[in-house]
Parts: sequence; C-alpha cells; structure tokens
Amino acid sequence: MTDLRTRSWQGIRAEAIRRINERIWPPGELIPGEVELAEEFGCARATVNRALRELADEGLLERRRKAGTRVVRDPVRKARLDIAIIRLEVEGRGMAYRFDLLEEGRAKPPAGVAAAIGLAGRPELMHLRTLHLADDRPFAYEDRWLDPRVVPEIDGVDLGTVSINEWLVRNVPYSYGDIALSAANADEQEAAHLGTGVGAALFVVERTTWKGDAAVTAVRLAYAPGYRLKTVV
Amino acid sequence: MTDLRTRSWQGIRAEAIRRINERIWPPGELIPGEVELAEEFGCARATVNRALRELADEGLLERRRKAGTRVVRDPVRKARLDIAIIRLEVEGRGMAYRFDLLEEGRAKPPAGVAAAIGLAGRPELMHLRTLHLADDRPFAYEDRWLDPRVVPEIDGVDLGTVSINEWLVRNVPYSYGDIALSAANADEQEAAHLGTGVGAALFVVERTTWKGDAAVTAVRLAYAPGYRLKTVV
DNA sequence: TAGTGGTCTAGACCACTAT
DNA sequence: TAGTGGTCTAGACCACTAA
Repeated sequence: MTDLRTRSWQGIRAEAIRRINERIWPPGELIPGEVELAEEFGCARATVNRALRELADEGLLERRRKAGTRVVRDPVRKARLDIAIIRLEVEGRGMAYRFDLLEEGRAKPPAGVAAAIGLAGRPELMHLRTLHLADDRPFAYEDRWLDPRVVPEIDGVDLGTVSINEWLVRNVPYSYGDIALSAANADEQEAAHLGTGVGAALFVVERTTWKGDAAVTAVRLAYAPGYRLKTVV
Repeated sequence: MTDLRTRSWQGIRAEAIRRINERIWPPGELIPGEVELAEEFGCARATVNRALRELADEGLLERRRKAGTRVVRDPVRKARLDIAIIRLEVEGRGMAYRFDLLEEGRAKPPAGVAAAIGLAGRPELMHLRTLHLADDRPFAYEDRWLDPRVVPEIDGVDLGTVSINEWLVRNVPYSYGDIALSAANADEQEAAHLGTGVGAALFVVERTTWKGDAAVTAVRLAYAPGYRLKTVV
C-alpha cells in the first residue's frame, strides 16, 4: 500500500498532507498512531515522528500524548517574517545603504515607552533617532530608546559610524522580543524626514527586545510609503 | 566541563545560545563538529544534531556538509506570524464576530490581480467583497478574487452563511501562498465601510493562495485603524 | 576524495494525560 | 493506570561539497 513513496520523513510529510487535503484524514479526526503508520510506511517510528512533528509545528496537526494526533479543524498558518538589519534589507533590494544619525542623547522616556519595557521610576535612557536611506532616498525613520544599564558596552561606541541597529544585532545576537506591525498616518516630523506629505500611510514596526529579563531597547520604525513586507506561507 | 546541564537537546540548544552570546563561539566562526560536541556533552550525536538544527532553523547558525557549522554574522531573526481565519482572530480578542457579504458576483479582474495570480486571457472570476465586524464594529474590509475553476466545489455554497474566508480554510486546508504587508490611505469606499475618514492609515494584508500550481484566490484585507498584528521573536 | 552534516533504524525509557 | 507521543541512544549509511 506504500513503497512507491520515499520512506523519508519528507515523503511521509507529503503523504500526510495529501491525506489531509483529500479528506482521507478529515478535519478534526484522529489519525493513526505512530506505530501503526511506521508499519504502513515500512519505516522506523522516529521517521514518522519527525514528519508529524513538522506538520504539528506548521499548525496542521495537533498532537497530545495519550490522546493521539488529530487534524486541526481551522488551521492557523504560520508565516515567517525575516527580521534583518536594515542595511541588509536595503542591500538585498539592490540599493545602496546609508544612514543619518539625527539625534543621540539621553532623556526620560515617554510613559508609553517606559511601560512597554517595564521600567520603574523612569530613569534616563539613551534616545536615538536615525534616518535610513536607500540610494540616498529616505527608507525608514527609526526612533529608539535604549537602556544603557543593560548594555554598558554601548558607551564609547561611535554610533555615527555603525548604526545602532547593526550594533545591537552584532552585540546582543540572541535576544527575545515582541513585535507589533501596524499602520499610522505620518506626523509632521516623520513626513519631513521621509520626504512625504503629512498624513501619508506609513508601515510601522514596533519592537521591544529583551536580554534575559531586562529590556534592552524599544524601537519604532516607520517606513517610507510604498514599503511592502513580503513573506510566504 | 558539562553535566550540570541537562543533556537534552533543549539543554544543548540553550548552552549553544549562551556560547554564541558570550562570544565563546564568535560571529562568523566555525564551531566544533557534532561528534566532538556529543563527546563533550556526553550524549548521542543525534541529540546534538537536533539542537543545532533548530538553531540553524532560527537563523543563528549556518550548517553545511563538509564545511561544518558556523555562527551567522548578521543573524536574520525569524518571527512567526499566525495567519488565522478572521473569525478566530476576532473571537480571540474576546469580541463577537459577524460578517456582511457586500457583493458576490463575477467579473473580469483588474490587470493587477490577473498578473498576481498569473492568469492568461483574463477569464471571469468570482469577486467577493466582505466586511468583517467585531462587536458590530467594522474590523476589516476584504476584497477577494477567486478562480472557480480551481475550486469548483464553491458552486452552490451559501457564502452569506459561511464566510468565504472560513470556507477556503476548511476546503483548501493546505495551500501555499505569498503574503505582503503594507500600509495604505483609506479610499472613499474603504473609509465608508470601515467607519473612518478618507486618508486614514490602514494596515493591509494581501495574499495570493495556490493549490498545486494553480492560483485559487487573491485577497486584499484592509483593517480598521488601530489594528496591530503582534508576534514574538 | 575525504570530512561533515542529514537521515534512518531498532530499541528503550520517559512524560503526559484521557479514562 | 494504560496508551500515546517525546526523546534519547548507538550505530549505520548517505549526500553534499571543500579542498
């Protein structure tokens, strides 16, 4: 009943997708256990496990010990967004990258930022505003707050040479964070920097980054009109 | 030199992250091979493999046969977006979902849509416009083109009862697609339906979905102002 | 061509949880 | 408590690719 199919985990994954799509394994139903499938496909249980684990990870199957594996009724597809440093994002589009450090200073953050990064007492933070350019045209406007107590190495770094964006990725390589995507009408400052009109719809990415349990930085990136973030499901 | 750490793949993954962050394994450098690490951690090579494979998948390591495993210099972080059907998205926010089928008809698609889904000859497609509501307030405005030749089962379905959004997920469960996220100023029609002013910044999701090598549907979703798509890195 | 990661196996034990 | 998936092992062979 099998054997024309590769018995690799990818082959089994493909066959499982086929059975889901063709309703051989209908939405919400239990599918056979790993042992049974391993017998059917003539392979080891670990191979079946790998295939089904990937599908569970993709949101198509739901697996629970003792309960078994079930086809998800309303699959929540997982799209992957690649979050690269802006220089690479620009260069990846075949354009020349440049940035302009508009402001570098220290100040008490606004309440919204302080709340986002869970600060008590509103200490002074570094405040950096940067304009990123592609082929000398405005690409994105960055407004960032950074807690120097969490990354003391930042002191003495010449942020006019290396963008803060890039410095952070290099120096806090593995970190966790929240990301929120939204749209906003350009205010006067943003419009001026991005070379557009007040009220233009801007694609906005807000991100808070944590190192351990301390917030490193909160950033708001507003992209020039026309920006599209693409991905694949 | 180890052994206080769990020798599970997750423990090894955590230890690898620590070494990357602390520059024990510096950016761009080769790290020891799987065999060597397995010895160090006192576990099987498959366990090391699992840990490093996950990190490669997350964009932190780069692995190549014969060349070995290397710490990525400028990691491109992968954020996951959950693409759920809109009903679940609304209900997940604790609001009541409802939708309003504004238009259901057939027409020749505009050139942009025809190009996106790779149509030759611009045949007539189904055109559906839907307003999604949360607690009776506009949530998102959907403009969709659908090729009935690819999903003939759509004929006879009462799309006033089940939203096309939901029907597709249920009936074409596993499909591939492109997604583009952007921002746009509301036009008159969108503003009217979403209960906002002309020019308001709208968060826009455009998606093309394929079944095999045939395009099933192209959809544009414009969310009411205030919408934020959140995720985690 | 040799070295490294990719995968598979057969078996074992464990962790969770439905009953 | 029993059944299912989660993980680990020790070993093997394979696939890719740098040298």
